[in-house]
Amino acid sequence: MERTGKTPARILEVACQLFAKHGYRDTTVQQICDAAGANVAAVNYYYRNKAELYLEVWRRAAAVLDEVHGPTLPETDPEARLRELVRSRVFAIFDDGPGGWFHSLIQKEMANPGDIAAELQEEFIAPRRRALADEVAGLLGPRATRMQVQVCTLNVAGLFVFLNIRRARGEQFGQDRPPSEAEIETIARQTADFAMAGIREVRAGIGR
Amino acid sequence: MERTGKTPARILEVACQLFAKHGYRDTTVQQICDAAGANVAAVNYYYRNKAELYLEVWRRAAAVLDEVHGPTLPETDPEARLRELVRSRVFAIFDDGPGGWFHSLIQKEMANPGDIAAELQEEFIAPRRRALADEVAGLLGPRATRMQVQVCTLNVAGLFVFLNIRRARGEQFGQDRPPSEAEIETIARQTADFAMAGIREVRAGIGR
DNA sequence: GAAATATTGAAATAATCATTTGAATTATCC
DNA sequence: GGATAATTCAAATGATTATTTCAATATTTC
Repeated sequence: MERTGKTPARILEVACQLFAKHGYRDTTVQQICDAAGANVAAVNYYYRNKAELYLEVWRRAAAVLDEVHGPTLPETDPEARLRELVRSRVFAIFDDGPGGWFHSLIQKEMANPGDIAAELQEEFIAPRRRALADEVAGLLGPRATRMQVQVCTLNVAGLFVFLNIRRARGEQFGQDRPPSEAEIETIARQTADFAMAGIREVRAGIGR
Repeated sequence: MERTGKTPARILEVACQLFAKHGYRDTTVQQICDAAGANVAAVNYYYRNKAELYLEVWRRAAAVLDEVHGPTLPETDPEARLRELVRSRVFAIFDDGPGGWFHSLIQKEMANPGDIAAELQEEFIAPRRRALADEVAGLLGPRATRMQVQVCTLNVAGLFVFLNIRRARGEQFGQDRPPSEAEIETIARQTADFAMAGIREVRAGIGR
């Protein structure tokens, strides 16, 4: 029975956490309202229905995303930008704090397309993919084919998926405790190394 | 109204396709029975319930998997083995034929853990992950930490995820038609290049 | 071919959830 | 402080879907 804040705010708050943790289908409005200390009818009263609440969660995710990961990519060389991009996503995945939920949300939605309306998928997810694709395209150079860019982009995007999944399951990474800040840094660097080396190799193979 | 084969076989056949295509939750026994030309009661009659049918599908998947991808890794150098592993998975992802369903099944399950009992996740998925981890560990050499091996393994496994997802959605890869055999070969090689380069880079960074 | 058994079918039941309803309560405004 | 509007609540409704039931039909066995 959380009793801080107005009811609609509490509901949205809790909905972000639960949708991110279990996905749309596996989160009931009952659970949300219980956790928010509200009556079931409140969801419909304030948000019309479950689907609209879910969209509201996405709108908040987009806002957080813009704020946290928006314009911060350094304008230096492309490699530094990609490394920073990888690093920031890895850290976001391991973020326990109040800003840590939306990466899980995105991952859940990627895996279960259809939970969210197509136009909002277009609105929220596609721009991120395009941004990544642009970075990758820049690194592959002008002679890369569209297919090469696409596959390479998918490869880079894939690097985060299992980090996210295993993180969400609370699994450890070969240890008996959650990774420390320094270890997350190591994971981030290792993943960035992996990505950059892969891209370079693909670039080297373009002529062939 | 398929009428070839016995009812339980037809049901299992259809269940493999539908579970792989839509996942456990989004496949109804009604759909399965309709597609199999059987009565709803047949699922419960032959397989006890939906969950058991799902497990049966997994048992078949494991059998197919063992048969197709089991002992065929060449005993040559580690790099060739990993390349062959990547190649065979990429081809499996693009396989339209009757053997093409189980990769989608695995992906659906990875994304929605909980559809399948934990012990069977252990039975079916973990061995594959371990096999991949062993290959990666071999390539990283004896000085790699457990965490390095794990993260690297996740990275390699991640390479397949979006290929799988976008493939499942029927999206094209920067073209206006499905990829040809030769193009799949290109995708496979590019992905293998990416993986190997990433692993080498991580290995090179171990001393640091 | 008759009895026993297995399979199929249509309809009933049960469980889970989202959504609605309308009364009860609380807050706001004049 | 009384009228009005907003909010909360418990219970009802409706929709979906897995599961059960039991009678009808087919198959096997002797």
